[in-house]
Amino acid sequence: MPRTQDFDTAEVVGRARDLFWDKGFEATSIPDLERVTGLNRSSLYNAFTSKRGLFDAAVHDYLDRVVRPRLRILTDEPTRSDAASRYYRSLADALAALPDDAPGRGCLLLNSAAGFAAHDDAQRSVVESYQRELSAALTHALRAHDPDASSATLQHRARLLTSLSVSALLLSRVDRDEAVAVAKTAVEQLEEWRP
Amino acid sequence: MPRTQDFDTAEVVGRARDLFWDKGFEATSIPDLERVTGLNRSSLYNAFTSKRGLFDAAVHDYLDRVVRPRLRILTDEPTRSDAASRYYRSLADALAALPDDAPGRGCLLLNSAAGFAAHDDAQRSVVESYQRELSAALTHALRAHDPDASSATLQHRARLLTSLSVSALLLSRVDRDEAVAVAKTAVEQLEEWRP
DNA sequence: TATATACTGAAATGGTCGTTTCACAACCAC
DNA sequence: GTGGTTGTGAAACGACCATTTCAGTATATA
Repeated sequence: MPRTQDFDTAEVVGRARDLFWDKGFEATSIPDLERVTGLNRSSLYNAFTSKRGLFDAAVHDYLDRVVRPRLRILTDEPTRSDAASRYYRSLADALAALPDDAPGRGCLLLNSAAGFAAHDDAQRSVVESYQRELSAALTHALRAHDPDASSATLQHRARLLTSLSVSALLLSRVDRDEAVAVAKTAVEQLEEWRP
Repeated sequence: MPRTQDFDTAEVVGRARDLFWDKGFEATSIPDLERVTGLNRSSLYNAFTSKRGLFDAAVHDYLDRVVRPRLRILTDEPTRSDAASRYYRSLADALAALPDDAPGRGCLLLNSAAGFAAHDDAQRSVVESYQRELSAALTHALRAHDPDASSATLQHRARLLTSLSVSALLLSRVDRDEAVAVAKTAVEQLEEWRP
């Protein structure tokens, strides 16, 4: 009976995600979102109920289509002993390849952590669980890297590596070369930890 | 001849700085600034010419009264061999002591890096030079910590420690306990590097 | 005390924000 | 084809934004 929606939801969310990623939640306006999605605001509100609803969809999309595919280098079974190295090499490559003013620099979730997530419980818990997921994946890969390491050692190393990841992503927004160097520092450090 | 200004500029800037620190540049409104400073907008505009002018003054104040005093643990002569450890212990203590919703969590400059600094050359270069200053101070302290380390080793370690600092500050906005743990990870790592 | 100067308060400006409204166009089932 | 339903476009909503204006007030010199 009804008329059918004539846009691809996944593509609309993806374009909105890239804009939020680049500019943050508050600095992204509805006219901006209309422009990048090609949709009128009434369609956006009809599909996502609010700007925040679209942002939440974008965050979900970011986790599914950006974060988790990257983490699979760390978690794919059987886990290679060089999984962590490969992860940081691919991160360094990705950071180096990104043009200076391209969207998709840094991390959508970390950016929100530095911004409104500190005052928004829902977003804060999304960021927390992202942090835990990254940390768990790194711990998993570190265990493959050095099966004899104690769990205290693994936790220590995971915190170090997670921090290098966080720092590289954040720095990539202002100083790409330093961000790449930080990602490579993780690779060097993994060499030192090689059993 | 003229009537004299009847507010303390340093105190006004300090209060504005704490608000920008907590909420970011864009999310802080002029009415907000009027409230925390106790000044009418005409006085603010008269003294700082624009919201951005006040923000720039706040950034300058942040560097002078927050960042550099903290860095003096690392740079004071004669440099103690445990300067870096002391820095991270004091960072961990400061993060642990801060109430959950207090202003002053995280770092004003890193927050801006995750936000508008990526699109604002002036702010970007402020963040870059902050990063360099922190990195240089850490390298200095690391040299005192291990005088025989090569400069490549020092650079590697400085990048690691800088990243732990960046990560701890950013995380402190969403997960204080994990932020404290990250700062303590730096202390542990320095133990491992003890010659 | 007179006066020039600078600070201050209140109100207004023009613009943009997120959201809502409503008429109309498009479609599927019948 | 027709009816009923839903997506879409354009316009309007009130709220808030950063900034400006301007009249009035306080003061330090002369």
